[in-house]
Amino acid sequence: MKPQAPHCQSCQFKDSSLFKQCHLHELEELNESKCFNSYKKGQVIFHEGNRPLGIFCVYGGKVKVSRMGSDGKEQIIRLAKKGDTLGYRSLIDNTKYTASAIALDETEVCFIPATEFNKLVDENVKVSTDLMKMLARALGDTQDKLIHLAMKPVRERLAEALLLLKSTYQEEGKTPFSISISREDLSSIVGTAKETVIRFLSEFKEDGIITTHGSEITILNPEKLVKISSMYD
Amino acid sequence: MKPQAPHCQSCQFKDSSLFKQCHLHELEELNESKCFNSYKKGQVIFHEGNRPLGIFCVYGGKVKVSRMGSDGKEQIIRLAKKGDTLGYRSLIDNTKYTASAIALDETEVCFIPATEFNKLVDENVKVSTDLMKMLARALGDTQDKLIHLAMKPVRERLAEALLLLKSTYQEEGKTPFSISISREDLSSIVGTAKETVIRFLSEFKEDGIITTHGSEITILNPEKLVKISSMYD
DNA sequence: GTCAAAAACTGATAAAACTCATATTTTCCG
DNA sequence: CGGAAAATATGAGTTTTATCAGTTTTTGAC
Repeated sequence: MKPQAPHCQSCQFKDSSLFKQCHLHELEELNESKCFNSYKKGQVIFHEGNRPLGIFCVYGGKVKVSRMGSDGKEQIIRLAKKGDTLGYRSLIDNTKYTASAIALDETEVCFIPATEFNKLVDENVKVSTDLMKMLARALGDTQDKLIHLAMKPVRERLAEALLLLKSTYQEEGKTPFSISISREDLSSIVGTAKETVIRFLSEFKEDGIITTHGSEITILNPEKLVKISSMYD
Repeated sequence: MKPQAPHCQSCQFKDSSLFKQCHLHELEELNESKCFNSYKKGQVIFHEGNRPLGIFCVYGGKVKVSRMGSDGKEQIIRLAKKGDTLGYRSLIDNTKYTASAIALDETEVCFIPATEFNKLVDENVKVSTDLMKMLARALGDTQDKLIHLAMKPVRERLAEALLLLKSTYQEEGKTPFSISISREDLSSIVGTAKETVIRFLSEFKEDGIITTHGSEITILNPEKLVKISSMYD
């Protein structure tokens, strides 16, 4: 069964997205201009260096936004989940994408063309205000990441990354939290080498904080992760 | 002689600041609500953890925006110069300051109260659009910093930091570029230890890329710094 | 200029993290 | 279900960077 494109007016993120303050007729127009797409694990939603043609609303799945170094090393800047908006920074700044968005799972995304997006932002002050707040929040988050990368050792950053995955992707009530993620991707979040991540994960396993089955990591004791991650805060 | 508070309508940054698209009557109002202040080297303009009460427009001098770790280590997030705007992120996001702004030099700053700032943003779409672009640019810059911190070794980041200082603070035509900056501050930009910075600076000196007299660093060969900083781009 | 404090510098050593090599397990395709 | 490919896991050795201790130079007040 193919995933169906939802109508914007009945989208489950209608009241929590960037467009939560839109009028019905705006949602109607949005719906007509949008374009629904599915991506398999590993597929590229947009690519570093390309010109943005619109924004993306994640309808389902998991997305990493990351930048590739010339040595093939990747750094993940952001993790996105259903309900999140992607690619708006480049569009507003009128620059090429500085990072790529890649599906981590089977992912569904609505594309909204730049013209429609700009029109909405121009015409509805509430949308532009929300967008501004979104940018401000994203800036704060990125500054936090920068600080932590500069000041915390790998062990603490790894604990933090696991908590980020949990807070981002845990479905309500589903405890304990489990996620399937490659050690490579995890190391690209933390900003370290794959082997280093594996070593600290082993340590966390010995301490009963997590268990793993293949690439699946289950967080048994999030409180301990909080303690580790904020050891020197 | 005390520095004089400039009138907003004749401010030298009238046409390049966030308020470049304001009407005369808006500048008039801005001028009446603003508050001019001077800060000596080391003085705090706003402090991490406090609630923002407005925004700051740098009229002259140099400012570092930085965050303090519990271990006393500092990370500099941003360098500001005359014409720059400070403290807007927290105000928009409605959060406490997550970093402090500290004068690196004798610095003059105009404070604009939140009520006045919000009024302007609400009433003038051009101001809010410019503000949005400013946020988008700041987000892009911070993402760049994050990537470089994660992927480049100290030597390259130091070269980059020196180029940042040059591009930020070089007065037109004044070559070669010189700046007085403590090794401590420089290490807080790079995200490394003071001694490590000193060692690489010594190396740069041996290679004839820079010279130093006390805390004054003169960049003799910026091209070489560019090469070093982008060694693996 | 003089002197004390602060900052820059240097060296030795230690710690953290990376790389490379290799073994083991998991995944998944036929 | 079997087997190859991919990913996880572990070990050894190296590099990078941090820390600590000490010396020299610079700075700024008197």
